[in-house]
Amino acid sequence: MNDLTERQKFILTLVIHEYIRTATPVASQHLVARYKLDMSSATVRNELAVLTERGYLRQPHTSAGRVPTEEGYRYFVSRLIQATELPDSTRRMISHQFYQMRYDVEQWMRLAASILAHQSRAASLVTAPHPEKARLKHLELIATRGRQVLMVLVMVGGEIHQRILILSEPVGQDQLSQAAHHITTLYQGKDAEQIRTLRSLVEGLEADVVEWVLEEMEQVDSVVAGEVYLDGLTNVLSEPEFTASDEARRALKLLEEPTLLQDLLARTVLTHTPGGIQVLIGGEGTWEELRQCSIVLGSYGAPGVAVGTLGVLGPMRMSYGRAISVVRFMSNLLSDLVTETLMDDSAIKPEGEVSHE
Amino acid sequence: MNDLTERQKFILTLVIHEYIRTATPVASQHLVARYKLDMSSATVRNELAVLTERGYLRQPHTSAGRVPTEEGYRYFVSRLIQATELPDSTRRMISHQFYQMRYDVEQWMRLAASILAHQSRAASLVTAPHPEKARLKHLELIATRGRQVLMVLVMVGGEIHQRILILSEPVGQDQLSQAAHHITTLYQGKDAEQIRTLRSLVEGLEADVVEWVLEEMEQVDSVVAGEVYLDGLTNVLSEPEFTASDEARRALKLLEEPTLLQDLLARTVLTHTPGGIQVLIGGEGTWEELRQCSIVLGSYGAPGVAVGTLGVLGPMRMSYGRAISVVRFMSNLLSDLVTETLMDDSAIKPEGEVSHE
DNA sequence: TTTAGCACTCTCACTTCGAGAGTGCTAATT
DNA sequence: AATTAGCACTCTCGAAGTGAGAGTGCTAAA
Repeated sequence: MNDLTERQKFILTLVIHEYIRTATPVASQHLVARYKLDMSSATVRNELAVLTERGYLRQPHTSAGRVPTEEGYRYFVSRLIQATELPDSTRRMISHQFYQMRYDVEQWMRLAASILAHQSRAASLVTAPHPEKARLKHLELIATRGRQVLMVLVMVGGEIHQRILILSEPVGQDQLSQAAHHITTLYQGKDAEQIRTLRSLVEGLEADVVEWVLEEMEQVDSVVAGEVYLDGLTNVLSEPEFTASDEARRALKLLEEPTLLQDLLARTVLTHTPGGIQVLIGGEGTWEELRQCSIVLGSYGAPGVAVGTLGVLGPMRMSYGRAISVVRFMSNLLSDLVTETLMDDSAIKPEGEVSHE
Repeated sequence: MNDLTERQKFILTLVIHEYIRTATPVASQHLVARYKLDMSSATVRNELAVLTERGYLRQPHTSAGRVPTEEGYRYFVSRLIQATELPDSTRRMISHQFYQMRYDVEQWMRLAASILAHQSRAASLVTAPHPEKARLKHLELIATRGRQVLMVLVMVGGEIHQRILILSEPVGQDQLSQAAHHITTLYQGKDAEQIRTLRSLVEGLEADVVEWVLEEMEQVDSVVAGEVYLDGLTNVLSEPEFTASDEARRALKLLEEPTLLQDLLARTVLTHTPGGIQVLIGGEGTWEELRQCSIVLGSYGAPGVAVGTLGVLGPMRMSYGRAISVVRFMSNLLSDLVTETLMDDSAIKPEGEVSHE
C-alpha cells in the first residue's frame, strides 16, 4: 500500500479545487486546458484511474469526469490542503467590528455567526461561551409582588440567569437585599459543588434561596453548550446539489433540532484539541442527515473558564481552505475577546478562598 | 358589480380547500366526485368560469383545472372562512406545557415558536414581549476588576439588560452597591424621559451611572420589537411549490435578515387591532420576496405594558383555518401569561409616585 | 514513461407522439 | 331560465427515439 506520488497528489488537489468551483464532474482534458498542465490528457487519465482505484475519486457513470469521494476530501483536508489566511484587510475589518461593540457577548455571538456565514458562504453556528463549572459571582433578589421574587444570578464570566421564585410567605425588599448580600459574600467564586458542602452556613429564608441557586447552577452545568446562534442557513439552499432534493431540508432540520445540535457539539467537543480545527466530512457515518454535508468546527475561549464552539456547515463540496481559515481566525479572535474580558475577572478569586467573612 | 351567489361562494371554498389539500389545479369533475355534489360537472364549470372572470381563480393553461388567485384567497379569508377552534384536548395540552415552565419568558417564546410551527406546519416567528416604554425597576452594579463594572438593569416586566462600564477610576463594591441602591430608590418605576427630567437629583459617580442607564434604556425603547424567535423554517421547504425553485430561499432569507423582519413587524404592528389577526397574502405588493407566501400575524401582551408579535409564514397555499386558529389561540394564551406575570407587577408603582425618599 | 489515436459508452437535450385531462360551447332537457 | 349531456378542441405530460458530444480506456507508437 504505497502512498500517492507527488503528481497524483497534485492532480487530486486540482480535481477537488475544480469540482468545488464548478460542481460538475472534472474531465482530464479540462484540467490540462484550465491549468496549462505540462502533460497530455492521457497521462492525466492514467493518474485519475489510479486515484479512482484508490477510492479517492469516483465516476458518476462510465464515461464522465471524476468526482471526489468522501475519502478523497478527507485525504485532501488532512494532508494536501495548504494553510491559507484571510487577507489582512479583511482580518482588520472583522477585528474592528468586534472591538467596536465591546463587552456585549450576545452581540459578539450574532456578529460571529454572521461573519462566519458570510465569509464561508455556508451556514454557521456559534455557541455562547459556557463555563465548565458555573461559579457564582453575585446574587440579587428583587421583590415583584406578594410572594413572587425575581432571582438574578450573575456568574463569574458575566453570564446572567434569572428565575422567578414563589416564597412561602411575603418578604420585604430590604430583607431580600440583605439575604442576597449575605449569600453573595459567603459563596462568591464558588461552584455548585462547593456551595453544596457549605450549605449549612445559612438557615431559614436564606437556606431556601441557596437551594434555588444550587438548582439553577446545576441546571446550567448540565447543559453542554450555551445558546446556539445560527446564520446563513439560506446559503446552503443555494448550492446546486441541494436545490432539487430534500437533502437540504434534512440538513437544516438538524440545525433546528436543539437536541441533535447539542449531541453533535457534545461528541465533537469531547474529542477536540483546543485551538485545533475539526473537519467532519459526510456525516462521518454517524449523522444520516449530513451525508452530503461537511462541517468545519473549532472551539474558542479560555480553557478552564469558559469555552464555546463555532463552525460552518456546507455541502461536502465546500471550500475547505476558506472555511478552515475563517473558522480558525474567528476562533482566535473570540478567544482573545473572551480571555480579555473574563480571564482576569475570574482570577480575582482563586478557588477556595473566602474574602471577607 | 353583483356579489357572488351562495353557490359560487360555496364552490370557491371547495376549490380553495381542495387546492390547499392537493397543490394541483382543481377540475370540475374532480369536485363533483370528491364532494358528491348535487350538480353536474358542466354546472360547476359554468360557475368556475364566473369565478375566473371575477378574478378569484385562474387557469395555469387553457385546459387545466382552476387555481385560486391572491384575490381568491383574500375573498376567502375575509368573507368565507368559518372560525375553527383547536381541539379541546390540544388546547389543554398546550396550556399545560406553558404553565409547567412558569415565569421563564425565554422558554415561553421558544415553546410558542415551536408549537406554532408544529401546529400550522409552517415557519413561525414570535417576538419577545417588548414594553412600549422601558421603566426601571432595579439597578445593580457589580465590580469586576479595576475600573470595569457590570451594570445590570432590571426593567418593570422582568426584562434584564446588562452592560459593562469602564469608570474613570476604580470604585469599591460597597460604594457601587450603595450608588445602585440610591439610584434604584430614586428612579424606580420611571421611564427614560422621567428619569431625564429628574437627573439633577444625583451627582458625581451616580450621575455618570444614570447617564449610562439612560443610554441603555433609550436604546431599548428605540427597538421596535424584542428578540425574534423562529422555528419550523424547514416546514416551508417541504412544500411542493418550493422544492425546486429558489423562491423558498428568498422567503427564508427574509426571516434571516433582522432588518427586513423588523420592517415587516413594524409596518404590521402599527396597523394592527389588538387581539385581531392580520393575514398578509402574497406579500401584498410590498414584499417581493414573499410573492408566493402568506403570513398570519397576531399580537399579544398587555396593552400599554408590553406587547409582542407572533405569526406563521407559509406558502400562499397554506391552511388558513388552521393557521388562524392556532395564532389566535397562542395569542390569547401568551396574553394571559404575560398579563398574569407583568400586569400587577407594574401596577404596584403607578407612575409619578416616589415611594420612600 | 508518455502520448496520439480511436473505438466505445453514456448522458443530455431535443423532437415526436399519443394518451389523457379538462375545458368551452351547443343543443337538448327539465 | 337553469341545468346537463355530448363533443370537439386544446394543452400538458410522459415515453420513446435520436444524434451530438463529452469523456473514457485501451493499444500501439514515440
